[in-house]
Amino acid sequence: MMRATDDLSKIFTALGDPTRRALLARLAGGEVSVTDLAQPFDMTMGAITKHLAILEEAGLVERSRRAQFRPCRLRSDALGVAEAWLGWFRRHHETSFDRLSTYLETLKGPDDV
Amino acid sequence: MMRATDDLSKIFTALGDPTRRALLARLAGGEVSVTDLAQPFDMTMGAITKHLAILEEAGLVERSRRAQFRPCRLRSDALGVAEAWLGWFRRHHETSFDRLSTYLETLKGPDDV
DNA sequence: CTCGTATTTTACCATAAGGTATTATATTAA
DNA sequence: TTAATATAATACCTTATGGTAAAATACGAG
Repeated sequence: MMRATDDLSKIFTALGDPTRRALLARLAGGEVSVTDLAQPFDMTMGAITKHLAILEEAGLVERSRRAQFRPCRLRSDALGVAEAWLGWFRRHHETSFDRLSTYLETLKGPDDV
Repeated sequence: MMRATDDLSKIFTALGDPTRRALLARLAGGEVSVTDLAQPFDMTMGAITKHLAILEEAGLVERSRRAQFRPCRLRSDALGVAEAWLGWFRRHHETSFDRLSTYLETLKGPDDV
């Protein structure tokens, strides 16, 4: 129907699959070829390629070429975007919470509940 | 094909939609009824109900009953799980990065590269 | 050029997601 | 009891996802 999918949505959606998170974890150790990445998983190379495409589209992974290999490496800045949103949200939430506390304090004032 | 979807996947997937993030942001301000939540969006109530179901299934939202309303409120602990994963990942990554730095230091030793 | 290895592409399938519109169910109000 | 409002459930549509299997491409080595 629609798919304008913004960056943040792409990032969170990419993180929403255990295989992809495992791939990322593997990549945290440094550059890895697609075959090596695929090796621990019980699925086709095609499936891994697709997962990598989603990670790449989300900016979480980038690929270069070295001979017949296309080594993948992590791009942690996209992860930073996700963290930043969660951080912003937490602050947002805590602020609201503070506002609520303040409000409740107000209610405790002079003579009302 | 299969949907064993673990908690973390549910949480990240739930966060991977802008409408749902907007709903959460709205809920950061406190309890809101479904109708009030839906009001700013150009979509059916049915659609909002579905989004809420996904948020609830991910543990990001919980609903109570008050008269004919079913007010929604945020459950921030699920968000904490997402933050925790990202934090763990960052540490994991930085550790690897440190290992890499150490390795590069080693190479700078006595007489190589 | 040919072979082998690495990776992508292309159908294809089943299911989930994001929607709509419509119907049903609760619960308050009159 | 009836009407009105708030929400959920159902049936349905379209597109995306996670997979597979098999064919196509890319590149290095003989």
